[in-house]
Amino acid sequence: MIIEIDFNSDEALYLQLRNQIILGIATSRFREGDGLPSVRQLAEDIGINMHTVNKAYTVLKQEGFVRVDRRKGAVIAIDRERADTLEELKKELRIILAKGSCRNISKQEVYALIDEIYEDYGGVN
Amino acid sequence: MIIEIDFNSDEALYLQLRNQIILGIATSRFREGDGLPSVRQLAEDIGINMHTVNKAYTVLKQEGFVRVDRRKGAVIAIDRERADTLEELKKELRIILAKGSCRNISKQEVYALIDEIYEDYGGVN
DNA sequence: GGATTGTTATAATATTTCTATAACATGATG
DNA sequence: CATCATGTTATAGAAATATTATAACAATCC
Repeated sequence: MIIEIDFNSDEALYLQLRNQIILGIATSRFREGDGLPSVRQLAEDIGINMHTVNKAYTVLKQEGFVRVDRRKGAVIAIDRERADTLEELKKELRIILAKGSCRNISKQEVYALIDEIYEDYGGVN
Repeated sequence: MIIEIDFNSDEALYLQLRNQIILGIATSRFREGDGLPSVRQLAEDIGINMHTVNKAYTVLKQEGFVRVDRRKGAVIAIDRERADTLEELKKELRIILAKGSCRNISKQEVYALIDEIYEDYGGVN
């Protein structure tokens, strides 16, 4: 389990955890059906509280990235048919691209970034 | 001043404020040299505390979007030569694109979003 | 001089985040 | 059946962050 937590970051631990796992799914380090470590196990590995991990898993469940069943724990299960995905993505892009645009980041530079990032996502999409 | 604050959002008020202003700059509703409302004025308009607005302005100053001088208040002044802009942008893109990628958003769909967004940014970049 | 500006200080409250224990029902394992 | 590990839930507290409330200050504009 390669999960990096930055205790000096201003980002909440449970969000860092969530993000790492989503990144892990996108980069195929986690695949549909894979089981995540138990909340207690992962908490111990990282050195944080069980509930913090649980919160991350709960968010991932609500966002449709994992299914959690008794005994098996959290299992990667991606809900690929989300209605608001595109609109949500656009909303998030709008603000972070605004920052770039103010600093003269061109559309082509953004394209290049997208390409680099999607390469890590392996697929040919 | 067209600033929309969502009091039901889970996003901090001062961050919503910051984002709206950055968006305003990107979409040319605010231009280099324009003055922002005084902290007291804007606070009253929105119905929040002066310090919350002040915090937003302080963040904008630190991020290089405004200059603040005595008496004039906050003035749009964009530092376009930021070293870490691209790397920072990539880091932010990585996670939100991961979310999209997991839900089968193709690179072409992302391109299309970028195009739509950059159109609002007016320029030909 | 008076009004308005950002700035600073101090404090109180509310919310969020993280931790700490503990108990529970469930299901796998032996 | 007994044991053990699982997520879940409850409760509580600590710590950090966000928001509000007053108040005062120096600078600057009119």
